[in-house]
Amino acid sequence: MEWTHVITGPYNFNQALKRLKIDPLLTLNVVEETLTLPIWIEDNPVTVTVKQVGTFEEPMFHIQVTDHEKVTKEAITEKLTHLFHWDTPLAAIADFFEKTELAHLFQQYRGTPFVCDSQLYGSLMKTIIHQQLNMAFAYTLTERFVKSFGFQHEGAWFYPSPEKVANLEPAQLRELQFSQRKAEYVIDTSRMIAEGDLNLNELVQLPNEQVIETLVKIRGIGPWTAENFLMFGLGRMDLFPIQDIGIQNAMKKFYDWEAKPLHAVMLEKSKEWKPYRTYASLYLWESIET
DNA sequence: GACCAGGCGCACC
DNA sequence: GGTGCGCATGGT
Repeated sequence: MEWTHVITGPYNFNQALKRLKIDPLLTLNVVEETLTLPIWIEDNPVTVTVKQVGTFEEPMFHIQVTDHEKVTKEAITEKLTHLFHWDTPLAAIADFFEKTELAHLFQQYRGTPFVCDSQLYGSLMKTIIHQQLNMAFAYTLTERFVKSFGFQHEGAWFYPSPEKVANLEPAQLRELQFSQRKAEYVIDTSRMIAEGDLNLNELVQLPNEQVIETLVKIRGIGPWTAENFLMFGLGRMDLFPIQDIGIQNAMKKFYDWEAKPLHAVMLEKSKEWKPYRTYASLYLWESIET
């Protein structure tokens, strides 16, 4: 089935795609402005292709999915609306930042949406895998993980189930060049999910502080991972991960500082960006893309 | 070859 | 409750 979905502009789909392009697991075409995504509707893996057919000011999307008896257009549109921030008032956010020190960035990247990870469990695994590594190698490791243990469905790569990962041995991840510790974090966290000791879908209901409190109790998940999961997994709007080396470097560059900022300085500066600190984070990250 | 990457836990104090 | 260190490997 296929249909068209219209949203309120501005919306810079192309800028979002440029960012997603570094993920080797995604199928996308920046010129054609198409993206094929693995998503879950209830317990059904669904591959959906989204193509931008409108403009920056009047955005419109052509959505295509193979017919599925258990999946409705409405459910998919709702999911995509969440993932792509289609209902986020990007013009109002740009106006909000107009009176802040980041005004210049929000003019430069006006209309650029924050795009979430399309799989909740996958988002947590990806974030653990990405800890401390440079982006290129982090994506390589994640790609090996998904292509070794996940599955391909109608051209999109889906993460394996937590149950499957729970039954892996660390040695199987070491072969992919995971560190021993990272292998344990991924497997042990998956085991908690598989055994019902951690329910990611229940976290959707909780406020940020309780999600962080829950997640950081788990060995291998610290503040950076919890905050990134809140942003990329749950799509929360007001996170500013001060441990993030990318944000530290971006602030150093933006403010023309000699060295990376202290955490206290980052907290002080970010106060005026509430309640949209996720967008401040995104646009700072954008500002150091090469 | 050193040093840093979209951190974290653990061993020490 | 703070500080130092190891982790695997790629990029600079």
